[in-house]
Amino acid sequence: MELKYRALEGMHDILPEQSLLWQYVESRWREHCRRYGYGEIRTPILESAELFERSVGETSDIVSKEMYVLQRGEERYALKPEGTAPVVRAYLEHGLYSGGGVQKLYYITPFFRGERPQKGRYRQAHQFGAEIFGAASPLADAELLCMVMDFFMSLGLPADALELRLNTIGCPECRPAYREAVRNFGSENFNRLCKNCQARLERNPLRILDCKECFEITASAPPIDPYLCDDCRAHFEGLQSLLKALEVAYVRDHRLVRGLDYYTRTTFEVVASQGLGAQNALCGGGRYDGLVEDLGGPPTPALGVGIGVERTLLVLQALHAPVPTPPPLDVFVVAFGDAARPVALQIAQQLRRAALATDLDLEGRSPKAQMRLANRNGARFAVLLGEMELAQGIATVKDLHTHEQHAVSQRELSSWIKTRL
RNA sequence: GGGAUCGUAGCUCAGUCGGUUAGAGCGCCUGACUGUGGCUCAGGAGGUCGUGGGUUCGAGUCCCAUCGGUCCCCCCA
Repeated sequence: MELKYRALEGMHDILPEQSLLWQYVESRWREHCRRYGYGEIRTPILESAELFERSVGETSDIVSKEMYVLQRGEERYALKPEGTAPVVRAYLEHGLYSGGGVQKLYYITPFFRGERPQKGRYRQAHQFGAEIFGAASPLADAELLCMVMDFFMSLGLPADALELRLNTIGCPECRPAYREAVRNFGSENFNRLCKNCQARLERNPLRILDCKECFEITASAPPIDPYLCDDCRAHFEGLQSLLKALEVAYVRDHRLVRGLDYYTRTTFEVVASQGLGAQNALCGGGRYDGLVEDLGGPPTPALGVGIGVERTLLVLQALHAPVPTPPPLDVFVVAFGDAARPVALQIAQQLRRAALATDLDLEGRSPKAQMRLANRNGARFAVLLGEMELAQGIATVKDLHTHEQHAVSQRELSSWIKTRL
């Protein structure tokens, strides 16, 4: 069969079998966030394109070459390419800062980036996100990292399959000096850098640090530590001692500078050793203390994380983590003869209202075919209705495990079955 | 945006140096007491071999283009 229409490149349908997995990790995420005091936020898929240009950065790859932009009249909209900016926008729009104190928001959202798809990278992907507003203390960073690592653990991912990478990139006060130091380093080694990085040296010199091609050269690049201002140093040291106290394992990664413009101080990633191929970052995030103000709000320290749902699923499968199996049907109602079909539907409705997972044939199939369906769907009981049962107001209930059959009054069907499930 | 690789039934794949009606397994449908499943057996449906050109007496097999999938670079979840 030639397909006239198919899903767009890099976009995928999620079929029932996979949906089960999605629902599982989603419910885990929701429960997890609840335990940590988060409330859910849902923001539109479409936002003003400018929101992302201002926050993620016009020169970032995400905005400059991957964002889906729609033009309608004078307005320019963008399919959200990441989750944080819309949440910050909503935080401001609804004055969530006005209550004072800390706001914790979590979300589950699709996002869109027009990249060439590969393993773990799609044009529509999904993200579990969590953002904390109004907390400047490293306590917040530590709690967020705990929450993330605990989340992966709760999915049955062994600690040795994951690695938390941590860094600080300073703040607008101390980063310029470090930026200059890296730029100088780059200039001294200009001819050895790849073309990409030679260009980066002007706009965003820190990005040469996480270039894979220039990995060997930048190994000797200056670390940020001596350049950190007192506050940034204290923050980072505070975070590290908290992580030690909490027994959260991490590795310091001097190169972790990340590609979104809004980050300050803490940056982190969790990478997986198996299942992901080249795109091995399961999640990424950090602090963005300047973003709320940049978008027109009051100065508000903030931080957050985005977890790739597809990537999480890939790792779960690669590591054979325990996942739910399709729930079996409780009951399949079988009609012998056309006269019994309407009754079969009535009885199915009665059972469904009693919270029993019930199905029946809708095609007018033979009794044998109906029994096959019952079996294939994993039903525990078959409720058989024929002339004899109709005449007596009963049903024959067959236990598909033991093959035993009982005559049960139609009125008492659901309670009879429930006590035997 | 650049590159590699693949594209035969719903799924997983076979198809020999180009040769006649394109196969298997799984799945699906029907039947083997005209009111009863799982196993077994017997039948059956389902493919313009991604698409379009070309070479040839003849193309699923060779060539070109095109469209998709997968993976890699880039970048990131």
